[in-house]
Amino acid sequence: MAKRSNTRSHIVRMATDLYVDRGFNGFSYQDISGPLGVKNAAIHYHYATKGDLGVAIIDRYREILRKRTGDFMEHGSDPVGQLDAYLRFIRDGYVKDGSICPMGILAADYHTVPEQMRPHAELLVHEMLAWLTRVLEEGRNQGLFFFNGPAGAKAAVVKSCLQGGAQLARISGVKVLDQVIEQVRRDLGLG
Amino acid sequence: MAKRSNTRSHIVRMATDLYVDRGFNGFSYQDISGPLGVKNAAIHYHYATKGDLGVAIIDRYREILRKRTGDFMEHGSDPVGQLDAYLRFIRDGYVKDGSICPMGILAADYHTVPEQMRPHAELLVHEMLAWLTRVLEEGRNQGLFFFNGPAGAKAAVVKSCLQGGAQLARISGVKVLDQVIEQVRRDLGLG
DNA sequence: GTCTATAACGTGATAGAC
DNA sequence: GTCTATCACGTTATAGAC
Repeated sequence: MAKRSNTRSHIVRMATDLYVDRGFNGFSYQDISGPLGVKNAAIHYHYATKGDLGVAIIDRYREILRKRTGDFMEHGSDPVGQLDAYLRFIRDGYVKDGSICPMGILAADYHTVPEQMRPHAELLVHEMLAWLTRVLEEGRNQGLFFFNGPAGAKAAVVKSCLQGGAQLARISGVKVLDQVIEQVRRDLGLG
Repeated sequence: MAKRSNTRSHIVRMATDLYVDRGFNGFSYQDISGPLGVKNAAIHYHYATKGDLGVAIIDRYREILRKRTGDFMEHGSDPVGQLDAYLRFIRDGYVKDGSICPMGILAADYHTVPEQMRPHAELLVHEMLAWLTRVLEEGRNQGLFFFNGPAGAKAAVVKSCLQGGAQLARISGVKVLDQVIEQVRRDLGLG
């Protein structure tokens, strides 16, 4: 893996933080170039359009997801442990930085973001749901989770819950997210 | 109820549609003034700042919510019927206009929207969850719904599910929303 | 290959005409 | 009371210097 320019990686990292904090239309090139100590147009060299930058942001999330789900599986391939690690990941991100799921933000901005971002967004959602489906399926087969219906549908429910729960927390406080997390576990037959 | 200026009510209506379609930072005064056939600054007369307009948008959603939940209760005070009417409302809105829940959009933009909007947003969330909590509680008491834990937590889960589900649908298609709706009903013990 | 100077335009907002 | 002409600034993007 060749080491790309330092500025370039700084740009994506900052853009990712700005994006999750303010939405795709809520930050500008200035928010990146200023703190980075370069001119506005330096960003354009590395990412010609904001759409290109948006694609990089989404792909970065896909990589983070791949890495995190890999870690979850390493630290305990037990499905309950993997689910709880995911729930903790969501809650910790919210408490630490006010982070909410990037897919929800993307959905809110979806009709305004450059079209080139959409296939990448679709992949991000697909990969997320595929992982969660597998965890739930295995957990049910092992008698750890209890739910009716297809694992894919339950995965969509769990994902939607966490995504929506963190959003409501931004407006109403963290308590509602904790309620959601506890109820999700309860609805899976976990203590 | 005094009849306000025609322009004024047109503005809020258009702003509401634009907001749910593109997010708070995704539309501008021009998007309203142009189609309305007035100048940009005419909007500023009726709503001095974009924050004032934002407050009007949220309050309009609060009124819509009051009206819809009122209708739900009229057409059949049966809790199952009320829940299904709500689920249909969400799905129809998405299929017809690509609408998603305004609270999720607000959450995505939350760190950039004018502060005056926040208390109104908090009320909107509170009123929504209060209604849903009551429906679920009554349904459980009547032996129609089956779930463990506090009704308030289950209401937060159901609300989060629908909110997140419609968002995922924008990215991945309506099928995922249908999966979520079916699974929510299943998780409540409904056919 | 990397970045700066500058452009062309859209933004929310003010002052003042009718 | 309602709206128009205009502003100061922020926006993404291009052309060209080093």
